[in-house]
Order: sequence, then structure tokens, then C-alpha cells
Amino acid sequence: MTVIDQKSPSRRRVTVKDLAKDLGMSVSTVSRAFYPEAIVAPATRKLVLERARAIGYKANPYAQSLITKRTQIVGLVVADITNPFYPEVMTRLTADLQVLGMNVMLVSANATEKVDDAVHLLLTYQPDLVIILAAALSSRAVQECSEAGSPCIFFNRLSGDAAEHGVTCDNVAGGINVADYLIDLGHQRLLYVAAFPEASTNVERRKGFCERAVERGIAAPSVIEAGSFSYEAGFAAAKKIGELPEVPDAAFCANDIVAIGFIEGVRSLGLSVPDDISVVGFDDIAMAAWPQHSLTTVRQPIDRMLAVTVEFARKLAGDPEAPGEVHRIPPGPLIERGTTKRRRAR
Amino acid sequence: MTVIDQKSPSRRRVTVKDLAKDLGMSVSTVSRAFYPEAIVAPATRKLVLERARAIGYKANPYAQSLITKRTQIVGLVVADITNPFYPEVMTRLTADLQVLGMNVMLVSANATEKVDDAVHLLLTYQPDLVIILAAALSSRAVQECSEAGSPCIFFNRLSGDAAEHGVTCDNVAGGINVADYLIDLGHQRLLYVAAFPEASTNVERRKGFCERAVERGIAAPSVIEAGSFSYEAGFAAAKKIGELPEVPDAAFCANDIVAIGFIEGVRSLGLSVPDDISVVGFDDIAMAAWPQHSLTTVRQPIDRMLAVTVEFARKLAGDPEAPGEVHRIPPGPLIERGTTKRRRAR
DNA sequence: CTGAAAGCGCTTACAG
DNA sequence: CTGAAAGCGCTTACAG
Repeated sequence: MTVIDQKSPSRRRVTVKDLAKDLGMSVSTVSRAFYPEAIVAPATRKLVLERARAIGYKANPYAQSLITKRTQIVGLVVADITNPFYPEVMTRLTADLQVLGMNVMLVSANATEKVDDAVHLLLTYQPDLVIILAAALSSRAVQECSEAGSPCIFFNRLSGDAAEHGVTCDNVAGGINVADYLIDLGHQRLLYVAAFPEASTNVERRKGFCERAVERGIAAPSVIEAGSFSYEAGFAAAKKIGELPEVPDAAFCANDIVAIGFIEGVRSLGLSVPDDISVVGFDDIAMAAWPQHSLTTVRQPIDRMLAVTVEFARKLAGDPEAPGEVHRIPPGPLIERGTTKRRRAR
Repeated sequence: MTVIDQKSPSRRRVTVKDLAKDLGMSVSTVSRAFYPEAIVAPATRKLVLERARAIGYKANPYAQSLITKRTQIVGLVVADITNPFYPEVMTRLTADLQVLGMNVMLVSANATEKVDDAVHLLLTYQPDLVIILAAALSSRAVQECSEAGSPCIFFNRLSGDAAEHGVTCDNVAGGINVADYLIDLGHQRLLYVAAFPEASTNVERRKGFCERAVERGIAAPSVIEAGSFSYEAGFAAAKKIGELPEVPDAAFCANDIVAIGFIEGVRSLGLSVPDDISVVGFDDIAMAAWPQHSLTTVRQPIDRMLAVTVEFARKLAGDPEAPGEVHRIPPGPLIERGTTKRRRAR
């Protein structure tokens, strides 16, 4: 490593030593002043804090973490974020964690197989906590996190592991609400448009929806497997309507993006939404409200999910050994827009 | 700090000391083995590297950075990311940097005023580099970065400072292409729908578009100030068409999201796109290709912008003092879809 | 080519 | 309540 690689010493950061010398105190005392639980004379503490602020002293977090074994870093793992729901979660979560003095190290894996490698790299930075957004993690990777002492929180996607920490919408309840809503509107032939089969969100919404329909005494909804959470998948799914035993009069799609694609696919078939088929999505992303789409959908309780996650993060960062716990937030309201319509009694 | 806060020692990471003892070598030799430029007997190095892999040794990056003054961290600052263009950039950039062994610390500031605070916090982690995405930074914050020895790269948004590093699309050229395209289609009464007035992207697209129109001998385009890069802004902008001296026959919107809102606004006025007004966007985000929108637009050269940024990042991380340099990438092709239409000669 | 020693910037027992 | 000393996990002159 050559001299050029070194940052020029002229703009050396101020260290505890500098601050201590400046104040004529020992390094120990100065350091203690920054820890509320440490014992220092109140007057001394005040002096130190004031002077620190004045000359711009900030403890080097790397030196700190070498000793405390805590990094104030939370690793955020994201994979597929074509759903606009995720960027919002990502940035808001980051902003909220910053307020708590936690910093976010972002790890992105476009291909799912790469998630494990990415997590490995992340662990090198000893995050106090890892949050998994919209991604699947191999159980090996989860294991690795736990061995490294970094608990994982799964956000909006559960792995089903007993020991896992998670925050998610109560998707079963969401599915139930949609079934009730559509049946109350007079629909009889329901369809569920499924997305990524392994996603718990997909599985749970389907479960709530289908089981509720049966409970209400109508035929079990038919299911079309779109395969993923994307516009294209939704669009393609619509083409399979013809293969169904009978044309449905209402469809619940795994999320908004799928719904928007599905609707366009339905229309390309010469059918009308909502006249022939009512369509409901899930998430209530911003574009669902655009006049072009005017999508009836279930609102994701994002504010509460975020608040719970942040609180949970704070707790787990302080107690990495806490037993697995999954928070299920009740879904937001069903927002009725232009893609659903009452059916006449027949 | 209580004992509970400490991670249990049972899963202590393996350190150089452990590895050295295991190998019966000195810590110095072991450490050197990991630096290709350091002098170690090839056989020794091989032994160390193999054993390290076997017992899972990875150097503690915090201890390393304490000495080397380099962190392998790049700070990524984002503000408004409602434009789907940004999440893509964010995750792809992160993935690409990971490949180079650089990690991304994400800083998010929903409110622009908070960006400075966020940057301050970020600087505490001594990033080797800061990348500013879609955000404005006060010159004070930029100054602070440079004093901390962390060069900044502005991505897709230039501040106009002489010393700045930047990577951006050549937006002036993009604007020119749109003007040429619309004029060649026979349009005469052009309109520019402006977004955030201080964004260089907005300013440059407008400049290229308007100046080219004049060069081509038609009336200078009228301008409607939408005010921001959002659907709502575009939608509201359309309502101001009535205030114009004459109704335009073609509009170039600052970006795709604005265009999509604008089109819906135009339609709500009872006008047709493209029969009455042709509309062109900028970015070619995924939804521009959706049948609902079928938006004619200029493709953002995102692959090249990303590649250049990553290369630039590598360079600046190695030489923070490099003089300011702005890379302007030629815009991608204009993608013709359903929102533009040839006019009859009159 | 290798090892012992110093030191990066902190925190925290341990004495006083 | 405060200070001197040890030590976190590394890298890197300095000797040999």
C-alpha cells in the first residue's frame, strides 16, 4: 500500500486523545462522558460533551465496535424489488433506523442463488441485526447468521421456520376480507391468481381467500398459477382463463402488480373489467389509485409494519438471543375503486 | 453495558492470532499472506490461505480499517425514489459493487433538508466513496465529504459545481432527439412539461428540446411547470393546457412518470393522446411498455451508466484526490410506442 | 523471507 | 469520581 493510498493527514479526524489533551483530562474520563451509564461528575460530562461538539469529535465506530462487539449496523437484504412496495419499505426503514442511530448496510442479490454469498459478505461486518426483505434465504444462510450472532428478521415473507423472527401483514385475514367482499357483491365464480408459489404472502392470501369462499358456501375458487409477482405474469395468467371449466366473475390477484397485468390481459381477450370480471389486488401501491388502473385492493398496513419492525429491531439488537417471534399486522382496509362491480342476483 | 449485551463467547470469530497459532507462524506472516503485494514465501502464503479457508478465517474489517484508513464502504445517499428508475439503479449498483468487494451503506432522507444530517452520520463510517442518487446535496455537505476524504459521485443529477464527479445521461442530447423526432413527425406546436426545476436532468432535457426546436425553425416550445417528478404533478400540469396561447400538438415530459400522469390529465380534458397531442417521456421504465401506457420515450442508458459508475468508483476509491470529472453517457434510443402519431402536413 | 513490537482509536476493568 | 494500563484484531515499519 503506497503513501498515495493514505488519506492526507492534514484532515485527520479528531480523536479521543485530541479531545482529552484539549480538555486536560484523561482519555478514560473523556470516553466515559459519552456513556450515560458510566459514572462521571456531571460537570465533567457537560464540559466534555460541549467541547466535543465544538471541535467536532465523533467516536470512531470501528474502534468502538472492536471493543463493544456491537456495530450499530443492520444488514438489509433485498432481492426482487420490482414491486414498488419494496423501495418504499427500504427507504423508510432506513430513515427510521437512522433515527435510532443504526446504519443500514445494503446487500442486494438479483439472483436468488446469490443471496447466500451476499449474506456471507455482510456477516463480515458483524451486523447487530439482519432484515430480509422480499427474499428467500437458505436455511444454511440463516444458520450462518445465527452463528455469527446476528438475528434475522423476515419482513413480509416468512420462511416457516419455528425459530424465525418475522413481521408480516396478516395475509390470511386479507384473503378472507377479499372473499367476503366479492361474495357480498354477488360474485359466485371466484378465481385466485397465484404468484410466486413459495412466497408466504402468496400462500396465505390464497388460503384465506379460498377457505373463506368454501365457508360461505360457494364453489372453491379456481386457481391460475401466474408464477411470479410481476405484470407480465399477471398478463399471461389472463390468457389461461379459457382453460378454466367456467369463466370466473371475480378474481383476486396475489398483489397489485399482478392484478394490473391480469386486467390488461383480460381486456386483451375482449372481456371487460369490471363488467365481466371484477378484479381485486393487494398492497395498494401508489399506482393502484391512478385513473388508468383505478384498482380495488387491500391496503398493506405499511406504517404499522414499519413501526413494529423498528421496535423489534431495537429489541433484538439488544438481545440477540430472544426466542423467535412473528408479528402479524392486521391488513389495512379494502379500498374500493373501479375494477369491481356488484352482480345482479341471478 | 451489561454482560447480556455481549455476544456469547462460544461463537467467537476466529482471529489472526488463532490462525497463526494453528499454523505455528507469527501473526505478521499470516497477515502478510493476505496482501498480494506483501513479501511472503509462496509456499507459506499457500498454506495460510488454505488453512484460513478451512477454519473460516476472515479478517475483521473494522480492525483493518483502523490501520489502513480504508473501509471498502461506499455510502449511497437516496432521497426521492418514487421513480422506479431508482430502485433498479440502487440494487444493481449495490450488486455490482459487492463484486468488487465494496459494501454499500445506505442513507435515506425522505425530506431533502435531512440529507445533510444523513450525510453527517454516514461520514462517521468513513466511506471510501459517496454516491448521491437522485438527491440534492447542500454545498456544505459536499464540503464535509471532501474534508472527510470521501469523494462524492453524483449519479444522474449534477450540482453544477466545478469540482464535482458525476455520471449522467447526456440529457441535452436526449432533448434534442425528442425535438427532432416530433418535428419530423410533423408537429409544430411543442410543449415541454417541466418537473423539479433544480434538477439538472430537467433543466438539460428542456434546454436540448427547446433550443433544437428553435434551430429547426419552429416556434419555441411553450413550457408548463409541473414542479416535481411525479404522476400527480404530470396530471395537474395537463390542466394548465387551457392557459396556453394555443393548444400544443406534442408534449415532451421531463420523465416517464410525469408523462403517464400528464397523458391521463390530457384525456380527462376530453383530448386524445396521440390524436390531439403526441406525448414523449424519458427513462423507458418498465411500465412505459405496458399496454395501458404504451409510452413513446427515450431509453435511459442505464447499463452503461452503471458500468461507468462502478469503474469510476473503483478509481476514486483508490485515488480520492482525483480532479472532478463528469461522465456524460449518450442517451439510449427513442422507443416509439402508442402515444405519438404523425401529423398531416397542413 | 520471518518475527517481535508498536500502534490504529477506542472502552473498561482495576486502582486510587 | 478520575487516571494509567490493558486489550479489541488487525497491519506495518523495523530488525534480523
